[in-house]
Formats: sequence, structure tokens, C-alpha cells
Amino acid sequence: MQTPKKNSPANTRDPEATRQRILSAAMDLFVEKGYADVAMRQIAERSGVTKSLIHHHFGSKEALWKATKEAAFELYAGLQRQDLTEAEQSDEDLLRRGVVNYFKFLQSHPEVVRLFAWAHLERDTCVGENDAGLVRLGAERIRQAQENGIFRSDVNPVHVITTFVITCTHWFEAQSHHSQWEGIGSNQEFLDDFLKIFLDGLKPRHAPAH
Amino acid sequence: MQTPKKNSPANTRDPEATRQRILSAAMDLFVEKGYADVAMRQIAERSGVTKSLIHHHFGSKEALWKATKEAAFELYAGLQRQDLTEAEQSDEDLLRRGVVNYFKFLQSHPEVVRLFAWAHLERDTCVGENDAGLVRLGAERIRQAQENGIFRSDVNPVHVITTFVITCTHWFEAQSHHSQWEGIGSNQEFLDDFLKIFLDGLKPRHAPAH
DNA sequence: CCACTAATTGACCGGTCGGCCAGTTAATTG
DNA sequence: CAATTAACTGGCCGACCGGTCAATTAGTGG
Repeated sequence: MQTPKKNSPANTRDPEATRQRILSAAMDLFVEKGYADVAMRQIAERSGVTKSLIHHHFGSKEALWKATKEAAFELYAGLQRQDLTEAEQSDEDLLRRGVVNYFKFLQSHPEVVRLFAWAHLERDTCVGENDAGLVRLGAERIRQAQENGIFRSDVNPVHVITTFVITCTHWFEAQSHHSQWEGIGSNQEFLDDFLKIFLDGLKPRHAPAH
Repeated sequence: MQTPKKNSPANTRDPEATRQRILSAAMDLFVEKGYADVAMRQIAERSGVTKSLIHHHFGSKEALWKATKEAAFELYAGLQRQDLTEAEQSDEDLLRRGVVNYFKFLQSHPEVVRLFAWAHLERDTCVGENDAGLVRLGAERIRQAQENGIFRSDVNPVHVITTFVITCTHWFEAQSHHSQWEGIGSNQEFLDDFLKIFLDGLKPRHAPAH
């Protein structure tokens, strides 16, 4: 049997696989400690190549950092775009499913959450630029649903998107923070409660019953 | 007239003022670049003292970082606790005012937002521990309002707090991100829309009409 | 005025940083 | 089987890191 390269020093050369191993190690470390606190030497060690080789493939630490962020965004955008385009129109259940999907995605990709958080703090703008398109898509969906009387019309559709995106993102981003709060529930329990408030809050306002 | 010490090298010694100047410079730099990317030399330069003096007053970089976080939390907790305790009972308007106050506080203290964000990414737990008490206070308020039939009772009070805290915090934390989204509104506009959804979503569910 | 303490300084340390460069080694190609 | 190209290595560089230390200076109490 032929051993598919593991962490052996690559008896045969495979530059693409090497690039990938470097990228993967960089992801792990950047996600964990942020850009400034990671040394090229650590990335080299973890990926099993020399520091020089990283420079050969990526040029500089900063370029590697950028490549890492772009890889993460591709993973993120791929799934999101799929979710957003596969269904035709928007109703309440579709929005619910959208939120749940978004939440579950973040839950199963904590590395993306953390990487983006580091990027935000560095005032990185490329992530925001990149998903501006996704947001426009989602906002258009909401607007349609508003026109059809499914959601209240007195709120900015972009703010609807923003509200749930922010909530899901920050829930995971600062989990170390509020997991210490007495009485707080599990991921699922929080999601359920948020959905109750969010979706009911979006219902069209009946003419005041009084 | 006697000049109150400015950035002159302190013709007269005032250890407390020195401590404060160091802390202030550290705050500026840590807020901007995070812990790892700030050098003691930079803090020394900005505060107009020598690096050794910082060690004399704070011991180590890590200790200075911790002192900085604690100073920020004191500022945060002071105002929050005041807000939470001054009113006796909770009704819808009180919650609205609570959210607005929280939002405005973060808006006018971006340094606190960023410092806490760095702390979260480092998996710092002391911030979360510290405000667990504040959350308990707020959750108790919500619970009372639920008992009085002002808010729906089928959601965890802690999750209500969490939802708006998360939303306000992340709104400012990732502003560089979603400020690039087409059609997004100002701070005030977003806050208004969020409050509409949030407060209406918290209204007790009428027995389904027909 | 003289010890005494504490604030403050500048020089210095070993270690690590990102990056570079001169090589060696493995595939490719003609 | 050369010749060429690109992957890959090890060693080295100057810069900078956090921290230490001995010396100096300014207030303080006897």
C-alpha cells in the first residue's frame, strides 16, 4: 500500500500539498492567537517545513495572514451563497431556516468566527467588502417578504439581516464571556429563545387593537 | 499661576499621576492593537516615562495589561450598576431605556468595546466573571416583568439580556465590517429598528386570535 | 542636615522576531 | 543524460522584544 503523505517530510515533492499544509497550520495558529502573537517559526514547525519555505510560497507573514483570511472567507461564502440562492422566495419559515443555518454554520466552524473577529479588531475591511454581496442578497429577500405582508415594513431590511448576523456571530465569539453567566442555556436553547423574539418581533403590526 | 503638570517631565514627583499616565497610554495602545502587538517601549514613549519605570509601577507587561482591563471594567461596571439599581421595577419602557443607555454607553466608550473584544479573543474570563453579577441583576428584572405579564414568559430572562447585550456590543465591535453594507443606517437608525423588533418580540403572545 | 525610602533613569542582557541568501535536491524537459 | 527550473534547507542578519540592575535623584521624617 502506498502511504498518502502524512507528516512525513514528503519523500516526493508536492508543492500544492505543501502550500495547503502551511495554510492549515497558519489557520490553526492565527485562529488561536491572532496575527501578532504567532511566529513564522511556529507555523513552520507545525506544518513540518522550514521557515524559508513559507516565505518561498507566500512571500511574507502578512501575505500568509491575508491568504489565511481569504481561505476562511471562501469556506464561509460558499455555504452562505448556496443557502441564499437555493430558495426562491422568502417567508417566515425561510427566514427561520436561514437563521438556523447561519447559527449552525458558525457553531461547526468556530475557526471562522475567531478569524473574522481578529480581522475586525485589526480594522480589516476585506471581509466586510466580500460579504456585502451576500447581505444585499439577503436584504432583498427580506424586502420582498415585507412587500408581501409577511414581515413588518417599518424596519430597514439590512437591519434585520444585521440583527441576526450580529447575534449569531457574537454569541459564539464571546462564548467564553457569557458562558459564565448564571442561568444561561445551551446553544440550542439560546437559539430557540432568540428566534421566538426575533420572528415574533418581525410580524406585521396589527392595527393597534386596544 | 502654577502649571498643573502636563507632559512636562514632571519637575516634581507624583507617583500616582505617573501611574495614571502610564495606564492611559497603555489603554490607548492596547485598545488599538491588542496585547501582543504593543511594545513596552511604545507605552513608555507615549506616556513620557522610561520603560524601567513602568516595570517599577506595574511589574510586568502582563500585569499592566490586567490593570488596564480592570480599569476599563470599573468604568463599565460603575455606570451599568447605577443604571440597573436606580429604578425599582421593570416595565417595557424601562427595558427600552436600559437598552438605549447600554447602547449609548458603548457608543461613547469605544475603547471599552475594543478592549473587551481583545480580552474575549484571548479567552480572558475575568471580564465575564465580573459582570455576571450585573447580568443576574438585569435578569431578575426581566423575570419580574414576566411575572407581571409585561413580557412573554416562554423565554429565559438571561437570554433576553444576552440578546440585547450581544447586539449592542457587536454592532460597535464589528462596525468596520458592516459599515460597508449597502443601505445600512446610522447608529440611531439601527438602534430604533432593533428596539422595534426586540420589544415587540418580547410582548406576551396573545392567545392565537381566531 | 542627614539618613532613608521610593521614584526615576540609562545601559545592558539573552532571546526571539521576520526576512534573506547561498546552497542542495528533486522533478522536468529536450 | 545534461541542463533548467522550482522546491526546499540551514545559517545568518539586524532589529526589537521584555526584563534586570546599578546608579541617580527627589521628597520625608528624625
